[in-house]
Amino acid sequence: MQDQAGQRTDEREQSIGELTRAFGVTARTLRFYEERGLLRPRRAGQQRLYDRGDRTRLKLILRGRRLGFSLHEIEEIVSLYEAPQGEAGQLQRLLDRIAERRAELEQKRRDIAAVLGDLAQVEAGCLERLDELGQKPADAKRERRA
Amino acid sequence: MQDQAGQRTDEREQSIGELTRAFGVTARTLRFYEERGLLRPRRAGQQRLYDRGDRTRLKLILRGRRLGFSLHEIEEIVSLYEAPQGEAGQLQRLLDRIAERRAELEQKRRDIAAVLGDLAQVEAGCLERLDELGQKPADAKRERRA
DNA sequence: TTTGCAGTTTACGTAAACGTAAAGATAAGA
DNA sequence: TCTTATCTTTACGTTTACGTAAACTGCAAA
Repeated sequence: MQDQAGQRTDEREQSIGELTRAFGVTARTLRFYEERGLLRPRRAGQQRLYDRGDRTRLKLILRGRRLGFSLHEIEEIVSLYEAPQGEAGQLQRLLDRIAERRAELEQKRRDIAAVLGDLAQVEAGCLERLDELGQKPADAKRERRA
Repeated sequence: MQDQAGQRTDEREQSIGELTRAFGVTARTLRFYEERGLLRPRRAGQQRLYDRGDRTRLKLILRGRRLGFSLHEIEEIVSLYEAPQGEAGQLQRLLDRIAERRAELEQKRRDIAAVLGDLAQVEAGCLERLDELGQKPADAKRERRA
């Protein structure tokens, strides 16, 4: 697939505006992330140009954000990905930090399972009640005509 | 199991201090949640007394907090659990809101899976590198002597 | 040439979620 | 009775993660 510049989108550098539309964030947010050191787009004069690597980092950042990590934590997590290839002690500390993050994520996973379970219960109650009322639920999952 | 008052802990009412220790939150936080309408402990004079129901609600709140929901969202989610037993239209809207929340939670779940996968890769790289260095990793998961 | 859009920096504003300090009430133990 | 601990309310402060406005630049179409 080619874009208007004759290049594959994922290889082309993009302006800040394109990124805002692609990721649903504001330019302020992107500049703020840069200020915080989370992004380092190339510059063409004044203008920022985001390459594939920048977009990947942004994806990671937004992922962390959806999970409720602070930008500081996100910075730490993303920094794990760019391991400095250190010596044994460094690597060991890196492994420890990975273990910590993993523990947090697994806690979140348990929390999600619990909430999903609760919601399923409430939903079951609803459906039962609707059934008693002789109504058919317009479940978003089933087909629905306009 | 009986506590000092001769009652099972989960049936006894607890002071704010006990709750802070039990849940690892500050009294300020509990009062703030009350101010926001998320908790409604009984009063004995001035003092707050939290019963089993209050503790359950608090558990739900903290669960939502760990998942990165705002207090406003948490309020909405928790309110789903106390369904007002409404008529069909109400129930239908409730089902819709449940579906929305479920979608969010499933997104979070995908995000967690992705980050866990990334971490596993980084970890594998670390272990490999440590192996090259002829070191045995002190993995937190294995036994470890003092 | 002017208009207008997309970008830039600088800087103050804001909402959320508490922290923290002050000042007082109350109840239990020495 | 005095002290100490735990609780209360009131109120201002703080951090995070941006929002928003002002003022400027560069380019492209009309």
